[in-house]
Amino acid sequence: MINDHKAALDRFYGSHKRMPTYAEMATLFGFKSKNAVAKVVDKLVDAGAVVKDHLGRLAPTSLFGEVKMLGLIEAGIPAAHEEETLDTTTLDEWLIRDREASFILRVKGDSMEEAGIIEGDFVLVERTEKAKLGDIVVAEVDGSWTLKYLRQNSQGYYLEPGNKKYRNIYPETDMRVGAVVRSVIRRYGK
Amino acid sequence: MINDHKAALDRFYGSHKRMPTYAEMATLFGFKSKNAVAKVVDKLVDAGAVVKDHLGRLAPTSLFGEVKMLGLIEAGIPAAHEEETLDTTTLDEWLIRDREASFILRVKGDSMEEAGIIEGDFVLVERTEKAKLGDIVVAEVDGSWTLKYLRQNSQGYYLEPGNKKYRNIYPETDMRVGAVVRSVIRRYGK
DNA sequence: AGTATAGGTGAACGACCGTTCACCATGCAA
DNA sequence: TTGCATGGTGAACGGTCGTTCACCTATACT
Repeated sequence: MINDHKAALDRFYGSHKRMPTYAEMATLFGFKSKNAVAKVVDKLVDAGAVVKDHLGRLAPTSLFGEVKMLGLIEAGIPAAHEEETLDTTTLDEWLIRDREASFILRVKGDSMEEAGIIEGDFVLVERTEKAKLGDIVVAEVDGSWTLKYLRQNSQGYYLEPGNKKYRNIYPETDMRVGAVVRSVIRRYGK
Repeated sequence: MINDHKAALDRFYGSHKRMPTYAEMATLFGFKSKNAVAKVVDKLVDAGAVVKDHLGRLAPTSLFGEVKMLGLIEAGIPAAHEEETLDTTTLDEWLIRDREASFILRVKGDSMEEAGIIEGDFVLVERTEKAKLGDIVVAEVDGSWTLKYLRQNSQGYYLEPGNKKYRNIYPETDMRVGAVVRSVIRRYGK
């Protein structure tokens, strides 16, 4: 019942990137009076489905547009009705530290296979100067870009692939670290 | 200059989940008059940084809260000033089909190693009845949950691990597919 | 039957919204 | 030096906001 209303708000927020006004909600819920909306909103606030600003305006709570975080695989999937008390987050907040500096690249080749990064995977990278040793970096060596571990020896920095089939890369002229890999994302299906 | 304003709006939207009012923007930008704000907003609209609703209200454009999608690794990282014409998306929109049915689980063990899913990875799963053969599923077999390929032979469904160290699992009593893996997500660093 | 109660309508309210106007200050170009 | 964009202030405007009031049903409970 009230879940329908919450779902409607969720959909509206998803497509408009803001909460509807009371007048819009009246249309949305099929009411002719804003008062009917106000009563529904009160219930939604009580239920914690939405919150109100310092001045009246609605804002989605953490329940909106978020994904539930569970424990280990072994714990399994909860039944639909026992989904209380789950931690939730948006993927963006969870994965992205510095939005302006972040990019997604698609991985080609098998040179990082043993690190669990395979052809077709996406990597979320962050353009930064502060790559640490051992990080997986997107680097430009002698004119072309690759994805490798950043290592260092007495000669200086070099790149190590995550696949024994390939050799380490010692830069001939110069090497530039463009970005550090923060996450790997693999999509299945379509 | 105007990028500062855009960034301020981005921050506000990120924390409040809505666009600020003109009065709030005046404070935000350090103006004393809403008119100064209106002029800035006009420029932002012209620049495509925000859009206006059917009635005045601001909404973030696709440029807000999104991540740039690039091509293959080999293409490398673009310089900061040549970031035009990139496809962008939010991770949530990109990865999540059915939000209500989606969960994130943490992977334990190495039984899907050859599928590029290693211990500590997260899987974004979707609770569904329509698992297809070959999908990686979260299934309950004889009381405990595992992550495996869904297969079928003349005896019926069974599970196949993505690691030759382990054997196929033929359910003794019953097997229940709880969810299908839609994405794998691996995070580096803290 | 009588009567709370929940859920809806319709109209009115003050407050604040986004917009606009007149005006002022600065800096650059003619 | 004059002229004129540019970028700001402050005040005013109608419109819509969220809220509230009185009132009208149904349904459920004595």
